[in-house]
Amino acid sequence: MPDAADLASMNVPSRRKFRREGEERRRQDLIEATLDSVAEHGLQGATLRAIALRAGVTAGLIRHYFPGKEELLQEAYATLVGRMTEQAKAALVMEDALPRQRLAAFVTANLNAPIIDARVFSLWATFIGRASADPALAHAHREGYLGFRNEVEAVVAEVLAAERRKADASQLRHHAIAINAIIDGLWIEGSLAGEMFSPGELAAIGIRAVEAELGLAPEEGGSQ
Amino acid sequence: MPDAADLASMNVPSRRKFRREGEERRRQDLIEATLDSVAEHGLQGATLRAIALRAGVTAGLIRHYFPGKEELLQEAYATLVGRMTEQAKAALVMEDALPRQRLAAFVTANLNAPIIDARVFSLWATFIGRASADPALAHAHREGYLGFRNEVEAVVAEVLAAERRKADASQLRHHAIAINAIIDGLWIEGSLAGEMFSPGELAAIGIRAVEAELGLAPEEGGSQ
DNA sequence: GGCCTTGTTGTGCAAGTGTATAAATAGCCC
DNA sequence: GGGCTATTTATACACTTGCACAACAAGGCC
Repeated sequence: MPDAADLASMNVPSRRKFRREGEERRRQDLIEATLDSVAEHGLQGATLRAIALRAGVTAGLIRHYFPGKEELLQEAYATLVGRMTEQAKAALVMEDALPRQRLAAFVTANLNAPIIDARVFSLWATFIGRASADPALAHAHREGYLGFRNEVEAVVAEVLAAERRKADASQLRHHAIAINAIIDGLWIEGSLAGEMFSPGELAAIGIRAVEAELGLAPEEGGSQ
Repeated sequence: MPDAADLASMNVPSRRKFRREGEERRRQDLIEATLDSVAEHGLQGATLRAIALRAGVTAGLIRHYFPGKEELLQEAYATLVGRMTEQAKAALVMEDALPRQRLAAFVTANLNAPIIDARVFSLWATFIGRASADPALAHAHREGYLGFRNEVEAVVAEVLAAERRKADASQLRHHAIAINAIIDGLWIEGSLAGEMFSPGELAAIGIRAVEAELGLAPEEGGSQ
């Protein structure tokens, strides 16, 4: 009968050691590993085994937390969307600032790290590419988009009010759509080719474009 | 020895009939089938068998025209990019028009069908999502992007010259970046949720935003 | 310390993947 | 019409995939 030394020298298949983690922690880790896998290798490369490897567990465990791969991907996407919108809106909670300054801060926040980020963009594009075929994805996107646009519209209304300019609902909506487009477009450019722009350049371009859209007079002494 | 009738009644495996197509035609069909498959089921769903089925051939044939799946996908992406940039620039070939009209026509063309299209957007997003991990994709995108931006910059220069406004290279570049962002952002919104906008609405928003960016006085009598 | 729950591992499986290659046949040339 | 060629089919193969399930052990509880 082989003893311990024999077992070791014979390379007998030995079961891997593991730790039991809290449920919430494991789920988070698995979702994060999923997002990493998707960002790095796309939806096709995000296999259960690859995800498990990243999360430091074996593939079988995933089924203990998620009914199937699809549900894992959906939860991962929901997490991503939630994180993005949360960060984007966070820049608006400057209570004691002029509307115009809040708007500028909002644009600046959305055109710098961590919102401008190749990994996040890759994830966004990968998932949104399935939106036209997947109603659940399309709906999740629209919710986020309209929420974002409403935030923009609210700030725009404040800015125009502070300038004593009147704007009806239609004009307000058009401004919000245009400003949203400016931010989205610059976000894409920055995420895809950040090194083509100097630091702060995109934010400066964005602020100027947004203020032009609203017909605000250029800042005094605003060089560069 | 079984005769023809026996063969038919016995359900003997019979080889499928086929036609020999010209090489270029087959390659085009395979690429189109690839784009359809990717748009409908994503990169993961675009299997060689699914592509071949769409193209009306069997999977083995693909290897006769492409070294492997990767090359097929690359050629498909190149085809897509080529088609997109070609259509986008086509609106600029109005020789006998005022610069400002050419710019407006350019914006309008880029914010209506067939450029605003859910299938094209899905393809763009799916492929671009891999750009940060795939240098070939990233390069192809940057080429297309810079080409597009240069076109924009040239028109902007004409418009400003016609208005007797002087702009240095840096300002020109910033205008081009901003205008490109406006068009991209509205293109995304329209492609993802076209029915949220009335016909021509996106183009109108785009033209106004672009002209505001350039500091052009609003058109006389330009209602809505 | 021993037990019990359940988080975790490891293995197995059927379906599907890209690729390789042999066999068939469509269509041109004479 | 009869070959010749290379387009096309069909089959095989090694590998991967998501999922199922049995065995195991980590760690709380008494």
